[in-house]
Amino acid sequence: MRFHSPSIQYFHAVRRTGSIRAAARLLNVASSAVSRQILKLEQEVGSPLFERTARGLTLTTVGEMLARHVMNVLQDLDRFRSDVASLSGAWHGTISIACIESLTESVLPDLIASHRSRNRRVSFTTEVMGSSDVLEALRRGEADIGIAIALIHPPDLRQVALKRFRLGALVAREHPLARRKTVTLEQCLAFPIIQALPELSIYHLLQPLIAQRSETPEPAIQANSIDLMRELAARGVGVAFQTQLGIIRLSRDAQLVFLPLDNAGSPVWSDLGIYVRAERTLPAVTDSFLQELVRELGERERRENAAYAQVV
Amino acid sequence: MRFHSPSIQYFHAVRRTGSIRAAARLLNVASSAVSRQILKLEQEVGSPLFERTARGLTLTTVGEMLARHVMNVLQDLDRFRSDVASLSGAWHGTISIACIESLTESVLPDLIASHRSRNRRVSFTTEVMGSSDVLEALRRGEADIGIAIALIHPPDLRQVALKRFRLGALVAREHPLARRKTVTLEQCLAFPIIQALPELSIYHLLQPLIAQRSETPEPAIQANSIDLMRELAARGVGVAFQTQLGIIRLSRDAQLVFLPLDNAGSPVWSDLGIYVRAERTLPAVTDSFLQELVRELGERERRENAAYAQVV
DNA sequence: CAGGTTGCTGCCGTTTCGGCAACAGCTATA
DNA sequence: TATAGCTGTTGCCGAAACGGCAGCAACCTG
Repeated sequence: MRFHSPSIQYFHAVRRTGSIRAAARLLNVASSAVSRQILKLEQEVGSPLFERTARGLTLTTVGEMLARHVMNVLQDLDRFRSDVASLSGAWHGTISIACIESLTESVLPDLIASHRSRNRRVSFTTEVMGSSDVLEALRRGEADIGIAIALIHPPDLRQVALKRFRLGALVAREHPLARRKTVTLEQCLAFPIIQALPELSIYHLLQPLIAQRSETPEPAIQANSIDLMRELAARGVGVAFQTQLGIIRLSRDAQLVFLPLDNAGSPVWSDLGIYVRAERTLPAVTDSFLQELVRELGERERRENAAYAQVV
Repeated sequence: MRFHSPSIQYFHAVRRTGSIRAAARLLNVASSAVSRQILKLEQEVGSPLFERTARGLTLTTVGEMLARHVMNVLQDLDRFRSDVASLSGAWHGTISIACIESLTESVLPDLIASHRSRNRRVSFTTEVMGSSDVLEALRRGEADIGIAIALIHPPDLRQVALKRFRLGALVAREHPLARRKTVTLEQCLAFPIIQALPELSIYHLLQPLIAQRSETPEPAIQANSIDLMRELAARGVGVAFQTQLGIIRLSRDAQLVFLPLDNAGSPVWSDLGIYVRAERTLPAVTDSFLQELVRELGERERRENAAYAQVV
C-alpha cells in the first residue's frame, strides 16, 4: 500500500536524517535516486527546499512548509491504513506515546495492560522524556499521543484535556514532617531538599515559588530522575517534590509519605496536559485509547483531589 | 507543482464523476490509463474501491475511506500551495463559500467587497443553497467555508461559530400588524401567510411551532426563495417569516417591517452556524477571511439583539 | 595534505505510464 | 428484439520516469 510518490517519502526521509546519503541508506536505494527526487521536487515547487551545507541539508522556510504538508499526508495515510485494516478485522498496529516520567509508575502501565488484555492486536511504543521534548516529539510525528506538564499552550498542538493534580512534598515515614497533613514550602526548606534539575517540569513549577523567597536554599541533591528522587526521599536523604499522580502505590506501601504543598494558604497545582498534533486525525483505535486515557486521568484527578479535600 | 501520484488524482476524478471515461475526459488522458490506475490502487489497498455497475462506478466502504484520505491530502496540498504562494508575495487564489440565502442581502456582499478592496489578489466563489446542501458541499470539498442554519451538529464538520438571530414576521408597511413591536404566531396566523417550503431551513424552524396548534392554517403562498417571499410580503400578499439577518436594508427603506416573533413569551431563535471541514487546515488567507466573517456575524448578532432588547 | 564525508551528474538497464484499438457486458431506444 | 451507445477492461507498443553504478567537485577533519 504505497500509492504516494516516492518523492514524498524521500523528502520525508531526508528531512528526518538531514542527509541525502543517510536517507538513501534508510530507504535502501541509491543516493543518486534520492538526490534526483529532491531536485525534481524543488523544481516543481519552484523554490529550494534545503540549504546545502558540507555537513548535510537543512530545511528552508518553504521546505518546512512542505515538511508540514508531507507529515499531514503520511500521518493521514497511517490513519487510513489503520482504519481499513481494523475494518477487515485482522488489525495490527502501534500506538506511540510520549510522556513525562510521572505517568510510568501507575497510570500508563495500568491503562496499557488493561487495553492489551482486551485487544492483543494493538501494540504500544512509549517513550519517557521531558515536557518540552514531548511536545517536540508530537511535532516531529514521532508520537501519536503526548502527555506533558501544561506550561504554555502550543498552537500547532491540540490540548485534548487538562487535568490538575496537587504538587506535594515526598518524605520518608520517619521524617519529622511525616506526621503533618499538609506542608508549606517554608517548612520543607528547613530540611535538606532534593531538587529537580531544569529538564524536569517540577523545576519550573517550584522555581517561581522559591525565587520569591529572599534566601535561596542550598539543595542537598539535584537530580533529573523522578524515580531516583523518590528512592532518595525514601532513604531519608531529604524532601523531594513531586506531582501527586506518580506516587500512589508507594504511599500505599507506607514507605513514603506524600504531603500536599500549600503556598500562601492555597494548593500548588501541577497541570497535566494531553496533547495531539492539531493537523491530524487519529486512527479509530488510537482515538479510543486516547478517550480511555482522558477518562482515566479525569478519574484519578477527581479521586485524588477528593481524598485530599477530606484531609484538609 | 504536482508531486502526488497520478493514482491519487485519478481516483479523485473518478469519485467525483462516478465514471472512468468521464474522469478521463476531465483529466485529458485515455480512459485506459485511468482504469489501470484504479486497478493498481485496488490491488495495493487489497480491496475493491468501487462497485462496477453498467451505469458507472460507486464507492465501496473502503473506497469511501480512501476518498476521505485523498480529500485530506488534496485539500492540504491546496493549503500548502496557497501558503507558499503568499510567502513569495505573488498570491492569487480562490476562497469558496457555500451559504444559505439569508446572507446574500447584506453580510456576504459587504464582507467580500471590503476584503476585495484590501486585497485584489484573492478571488471568491460563492454558491447559495439549502442548509443541508451547504454541509454536503463542505463534505465533498466543493467549498471551503459553509454558513447554514444549525439544526444538527455534523461530526465530520467543525462548527467555527454559532450566532443566533431572531426569527420574525415580515409584513408590508400598510399591514394591520405593522404597528406592533413584536408579534406572536397566533396573531400572524389570523392573516394570509407566505410559508417556506421544506427545502428552506425556516420551514424546519417554524413547523414545530405550527404543529403544536390544533388547527393548521392554510398558507396563502408557499415558496422556496427568500427574496421572493420578501417581495411578496412587500406587496401586501401576506406575512412572511425570515431571519432578521437578511432584511436590514429593506427595513431601513421602510418598505417592509420586521416584527420579532414571540412564542409563549420567549423569542424564537434561528441559529446560524459557520462550518469548516473538520479534517482540514485552511490556508492562511482563507482562515483570515473566516475570522472576519465570524467577527462580522458576531457584531451583527450583538447589534441586532441589542436593538430589539430596547424595543421589548 | 590525505582520507573521509557531502551532493551532484552522465550513462544505461528496468520499470512504469499512457495511447490506441479491440473486446465483453450492460442499457436504452426504436 | 435488434441496434446503437454507453460502460470498464486488456494486449500491444512507444515514451517517459525511475533506479543503480561510477565518477565528479567541494568540503570538513585529523
